[in-house]
Amino acid sequence: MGSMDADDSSTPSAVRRSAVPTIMDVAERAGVSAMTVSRVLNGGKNVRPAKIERVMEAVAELGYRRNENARSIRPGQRVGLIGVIITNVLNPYYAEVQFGVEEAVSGSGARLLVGNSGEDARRERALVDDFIGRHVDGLVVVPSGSATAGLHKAAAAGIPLVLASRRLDGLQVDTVLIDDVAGAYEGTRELLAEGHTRIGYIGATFGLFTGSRRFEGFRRAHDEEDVSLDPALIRSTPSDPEAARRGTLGLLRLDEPPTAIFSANNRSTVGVLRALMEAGVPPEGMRLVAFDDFELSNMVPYPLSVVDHDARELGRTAGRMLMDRLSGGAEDAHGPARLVELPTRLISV
Amino acid sequence: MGSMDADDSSTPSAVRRSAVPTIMDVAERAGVSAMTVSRVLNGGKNVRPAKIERVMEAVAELGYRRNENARSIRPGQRVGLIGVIITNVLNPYYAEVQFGVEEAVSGSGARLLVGNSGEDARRERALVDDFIGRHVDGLVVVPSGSATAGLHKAAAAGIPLVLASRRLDGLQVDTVLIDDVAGAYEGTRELLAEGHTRIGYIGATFGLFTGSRRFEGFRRAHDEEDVSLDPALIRSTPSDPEAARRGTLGLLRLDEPPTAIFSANNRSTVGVLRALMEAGVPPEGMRLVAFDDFELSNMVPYPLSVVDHDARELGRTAGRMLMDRLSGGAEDAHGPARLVELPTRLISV
DNA sequence: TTGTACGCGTTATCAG
DNA sequence: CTGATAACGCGTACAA
Repeated sequence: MGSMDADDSSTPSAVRRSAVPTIMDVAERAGVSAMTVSRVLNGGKNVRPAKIERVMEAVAELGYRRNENARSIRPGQRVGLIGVIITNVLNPYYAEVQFGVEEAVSGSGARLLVGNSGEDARRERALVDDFIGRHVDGLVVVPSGSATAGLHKAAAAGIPLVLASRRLDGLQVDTVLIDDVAGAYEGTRELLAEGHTRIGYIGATFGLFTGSRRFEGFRRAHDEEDVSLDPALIRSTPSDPEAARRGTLGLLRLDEPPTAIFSANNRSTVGVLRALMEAGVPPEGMRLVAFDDFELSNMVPYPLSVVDHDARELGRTAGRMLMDRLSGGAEDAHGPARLVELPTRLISV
Repeated sequence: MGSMDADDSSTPSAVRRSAVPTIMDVAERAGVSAMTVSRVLNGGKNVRPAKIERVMEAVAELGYRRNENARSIRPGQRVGLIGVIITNVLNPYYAEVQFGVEEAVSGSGARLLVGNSGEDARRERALVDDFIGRHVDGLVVVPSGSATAGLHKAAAAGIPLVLASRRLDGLQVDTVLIDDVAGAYEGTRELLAEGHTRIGYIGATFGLFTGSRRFEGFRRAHDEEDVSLDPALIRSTPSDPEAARRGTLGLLRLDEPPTAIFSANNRSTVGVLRALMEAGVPPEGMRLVAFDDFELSNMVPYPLSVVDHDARELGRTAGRMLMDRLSGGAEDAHGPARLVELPTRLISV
């Protein structure tokens, strides 16, 4: 516990070597007041050029850096921190989102505080709480599951909040989505147009926001073509490769297996492909449509169409919406919630 | 379900003052001093149980959260922030590293401040500077290029620093590496054992730390088998798919093309595969060894061995080394730099 | 143009 | 066991 360094206890501000330099150290070295140093650091307005020079020298010599934390406790000051809560950075989709947010906000010097919720509402809440405690300027969240108390509190606390990829009922905040419904609809329609009537579905069908939306597009396309959905072909699986793999194997074991499979997300697609390889399904034996593009998708030995979209742009948009709230005056900051839906693009075989 | 309870029926202070509650607000509401509240929040040692109760109630009612920034300006207090600087989170390898660090440090409540340097030393330095200004408790950095002044300053400022994936000459700090040399050596040896004597190399051969190490393993295996390296087969390319693709096409156009290709990292591998598909090389037309495993590697239509390793464990180890420095007494914190090299595992065809 | 006084939210110290 | 006091590093308001 008491592992204090060898340090004199009450030295006002006389000589403190090993510690990080403060604004006072710079002031003393430059022969000015702390206030003048502060002014220089904030643009040097109304400071004599000669003193600016002296201050800058002292800053360089001491390697002084403003203490952002001390700075942020003053009223009206921003921390320059954006909290980003994604479900799992190991999923390339969310890595793209994180990167996009950083692209959007780093221009104004803001940094990212990142946390993975792992689809766990409890962990998400802990992260939100923690981020609020660090007084982040704003939050970009891919909400896990349904509306959490944590997010409500954040919104109530007046912290600008942008939801990415998923919307939450009962939480009126800026939201950026992929147009899941239209994307799934188009992909499914292509299969139907080719004459497929028994199309397997692998992925979430409810619960998960994007899953239910994508299933909705899948269903709508069937409805429109008057093709009935065979429940045996719908494998409602969690978004992980293993579940998708098992679901796909189940489909292949059916008396009347599907002639095509719609995979609802990039995790499912990995599982679908593993199952097909494992079962030795020949290239002409299965037609595929996958939501979410992935590297090497053109290496897949089956005829594959991809519902592509720009996850990075999703993150960028979320970041921009946040910066809008922050830069705008107090009026803008409390404007009505906006909803942006980014388009998908069908990349056919 | 349809929770419209976002209003202020339960939080009267939210109506009067939209500002976040402070420790004083809690103190007043609980009828105690700010000091007692602070004590309760830090473990409740030496506080009468009845008061603990009252304080906790007030905290809950007000939705109070300690201001971590204000807290951190007190001497001897940790911020609970670990700065992580990777080159590019879009590369799954670094996403794994980031995730691993989070796994290792989140147990003690620390959060991640993340920045992508994009292999740009200037940007890396800006991030380091910024993170130091935020008084992070420690840094995990995948250094881009050679030793930057920023990192030296961080080390000098006494901020625990762990390098991940790459070492830096002249910077004696804790470092975690993949055993690149041994991994590349083993992979190459497998090819040589199969009788391949003309093996193409795609990836960095110098400059990039991991690249030069992997090339070293590649070279060493050749030396040992007395197989000479044909310079025409060595394509020193930056670590991106496009460069690797062009390099591979160049190899294929040779009068005497290689019978096998060693790809030095996951980015290169993508380019190699694209080139092979594009050039219509048949499955039996090329033998491959790829450093870094990737999803769907078993879907590759060419005989492929993979030099696998655990990037997540790399991140975890880096995070743990950092926590060691932080938790250890002042003696431990200044102990000699440690070097850990994680093993690779050859996954053969 | 420059400096002084004060307060931001929290906690160590020390007196009671 | 509890609370008053004084910092921590910085920036606003005001004074000079």
